[in-house]
Amino acid sequence: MQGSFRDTEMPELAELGIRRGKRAMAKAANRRAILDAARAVFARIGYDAACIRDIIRQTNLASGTFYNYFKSKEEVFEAISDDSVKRFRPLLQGVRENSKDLESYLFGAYGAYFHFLANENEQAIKDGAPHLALIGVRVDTPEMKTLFEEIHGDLQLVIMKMGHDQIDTDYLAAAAIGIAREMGDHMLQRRPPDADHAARFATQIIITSIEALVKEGN
Amino acid sequence: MQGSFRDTEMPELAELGIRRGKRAMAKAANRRAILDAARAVFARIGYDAACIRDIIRQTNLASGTFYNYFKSKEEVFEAISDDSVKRFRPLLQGVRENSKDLESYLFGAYGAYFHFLANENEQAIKDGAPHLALIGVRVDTPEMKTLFEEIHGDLQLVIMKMGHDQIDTDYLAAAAIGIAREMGDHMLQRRPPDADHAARFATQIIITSIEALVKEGN
Amino acid sequence: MQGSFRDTEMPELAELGIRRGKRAMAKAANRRAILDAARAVFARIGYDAACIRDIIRQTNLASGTFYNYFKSKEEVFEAISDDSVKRFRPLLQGVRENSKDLESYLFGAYGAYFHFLANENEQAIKDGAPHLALIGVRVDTPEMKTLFEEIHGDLQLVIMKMGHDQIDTDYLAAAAIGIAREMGDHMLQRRPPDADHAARFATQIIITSIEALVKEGN
Amino acid sequence: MQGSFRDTEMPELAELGIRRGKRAMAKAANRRAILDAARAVFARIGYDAACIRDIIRQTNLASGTFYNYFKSKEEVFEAISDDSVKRFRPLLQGVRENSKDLESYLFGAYGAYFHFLANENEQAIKDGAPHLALIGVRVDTPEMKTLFEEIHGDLQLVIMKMGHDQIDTDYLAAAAIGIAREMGDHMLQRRPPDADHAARFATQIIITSIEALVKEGN
DNA sequence: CATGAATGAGCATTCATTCAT
DNA sequence: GATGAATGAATGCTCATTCAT
Repeated sequence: MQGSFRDTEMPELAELGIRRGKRAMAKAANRRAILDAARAVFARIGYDAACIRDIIRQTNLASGTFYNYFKSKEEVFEAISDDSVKRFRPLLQGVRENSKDLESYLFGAYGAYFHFLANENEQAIKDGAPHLALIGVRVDTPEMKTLFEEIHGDLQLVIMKMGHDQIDTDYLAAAAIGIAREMGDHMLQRRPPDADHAARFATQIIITSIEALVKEGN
Repeated sequence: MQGSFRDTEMPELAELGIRRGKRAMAKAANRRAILDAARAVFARIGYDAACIRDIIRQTNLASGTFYNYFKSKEEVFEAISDDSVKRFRPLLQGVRENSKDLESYLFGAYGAYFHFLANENEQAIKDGAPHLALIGVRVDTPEMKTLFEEIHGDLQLVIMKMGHDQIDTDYLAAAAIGIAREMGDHMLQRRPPDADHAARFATQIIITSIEALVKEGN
Repeated sequence: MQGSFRDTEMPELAELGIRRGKRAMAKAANRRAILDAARAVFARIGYDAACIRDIIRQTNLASGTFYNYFKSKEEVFEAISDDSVKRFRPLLQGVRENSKDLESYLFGAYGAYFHFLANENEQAIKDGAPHLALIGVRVDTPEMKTLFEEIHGDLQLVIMKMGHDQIDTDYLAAAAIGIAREMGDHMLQRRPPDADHAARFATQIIITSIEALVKEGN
Repeated sequence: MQGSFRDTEMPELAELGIRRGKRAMAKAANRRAILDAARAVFARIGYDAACIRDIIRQTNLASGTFYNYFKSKEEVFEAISDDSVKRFRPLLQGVRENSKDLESYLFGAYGAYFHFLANENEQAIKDGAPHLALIGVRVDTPEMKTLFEEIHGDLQLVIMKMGHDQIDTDYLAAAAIGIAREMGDHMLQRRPPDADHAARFATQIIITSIEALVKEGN
């Protein structure tokens, strides 16, 4: 059962110095309760199998209350997804700014992703939830797509700067992302998830591939 | 409208020398009709949005008839998927038997996969069906998983034979498969899909990566 | 509780020499049950207050069954209304053909209408249903509108034949129909309803009005 | 957006010499805002389709506030209707007092009604609102019924004074009112509405009818 | 007295599934 | 074995109403 305002007065918020009326607090708590419930439900039975009632059932709220916060299952999903992307994008931005070369960019980006993935799914992993794949940054939301395009752009830029404009960067980016996705799944199965190792592994693949592709003139 | 026994007596089957009673033929034709309809519906509106009624509507059969052949939407889906896997596996087997080295195996396997993918989705591509991803070998059926394990096993075997037992073959296989999946999606967007180019590209990545990983001792 | 196939095998139909399978009979009986239930519900609580559930509750059928016959409340309503209009229109046609002059047409038409109204609402009157007005020919369906236009046309034609083209036939038809509507309501309150008297009364009004209007040049 | 106390302090009221506290003014303004909003909503989407939320949405007020003024949709509707009747009744009273004979009474009453109808629906007509019929005096509220009875009484009185007690005054009143209703609808469709012409037309019908009915002994 | 979030009953509608024909 | 109408559980969603603030 996800917490809602009914469960908790959330005094911590006040303690944190965040001042708002009870009303506003309740709203925030309820929204959070729905989001958490949705996340849990999606992780347990999958996005498609889940229905709105599954989500509110997981909550102390009434069915109608759902619609005070979201218009549809899609919308909660997007909220979760956006949330993930919103938190991930700055990480990627940091990586971008702090990388001197392709390798440090790749390692930074893969590392950020794998760590993020591990953290994001920590609870779900503990619960043995079988639908990890749907949670967090791993799905095809519009937001997600732009994130992918961002990475694609980064790769393209770096590679062109290196003067290797003959490389099929679209396929290369696809490969890089496919590696992240599939390896991410496998990493989440490991105890504990070895994000750094995975990042080094994936980076290695892309780096050496580029070198080879350059020589071959792909 | 997918053909059913009502539409056609399928004399071709008889002509092909396959002898069965009319009853048996009708059964086979109806099963096929349902499978074809399901494939079309899934491609058009997606697996999750599709309902059994959508499938039978696409058919000349009555709703009750569906249950003489499949118990659920899942089951049809598995049948389609199995079908794909059943047709793909021999190709992979052929590749396995005819490869002398890792490179030829990889190129063969990737090539087989990308070509298969292109053929499999040929009709759907023509129809502009937006849910290609769900068709054929691209989803996580149990059958699919065993296929992946098969590939994983192949890779592991070959790499161990090469004496590189220090490589994290699980991640390597994951990477190889991730590349196939993601590049497959992108390839299907190209007109025409360049399966051979994609195969060469993907093969290149894995081959050079292994060499590098060996040196690094991953 | 309106009869459905569950209640009755409707042997009468067979006795009437109408031969059909049980299935077809059930369909017909169910459709009738829904229509009857709807008519009763509309008469009792009014069209707008009524919901589909009210209708099926009045029936032995399951909720989903409603949708095998009608898509919406509107559709049942139209079916009822069309039914009334379909049965009334021939009466009007008969009147039209058998009238030698305006007076006989008006008396015939009003008489047909008032008698029809009384018969149509006989059951509802007995039940003391307060929403008679919604039943039968008294509401603004498309079908109803065309019926009114038919009457309007008749009046216009007759009046023009009489050479009184200076009369505002639109207002005259409106008046004639308003009289029918309002007097109809009042007639239904009388025990017994005096359709013939009402028809004579209404006819009188229109006839003398026309004469006066002609003189005045309206 | 209908004005509410939030929008305007309505200084005009004060200027008009009507003295009340701010509180009372706010109440009056809010009540008015709800009534205006309701009128607009009913005219736009019809009484039955409208829900309370539609009304308050049209307002700057909060949903709960509605219940400080009205208990239900029905109650607002009655308030609107009563309002119309309250404004119409004095007109009718004036007509009654100033009529010397039946004809002047009828012409006065019809004229008052048709003009009132046109004015009442002026805004709605401009807005192209499709549900004119529901606004103003045209519906069956209790208040409405008493108004009709008033008219019925007037007619009866006048006719009895004329010594024609053999006329079925109930039917005659019904006819007179039916004419008003139906012609009113048609008049509202005309551009511009010709209230005087309509009144003359309707009066003519009733006057001549009475003469004829007297002769016939109805 | 205004506010607006929470409530939960209630509705329309869909759909997998059954079963008499 | 095919049929397709009946079923009723389940779902998304709306909305009148309440009540703490």
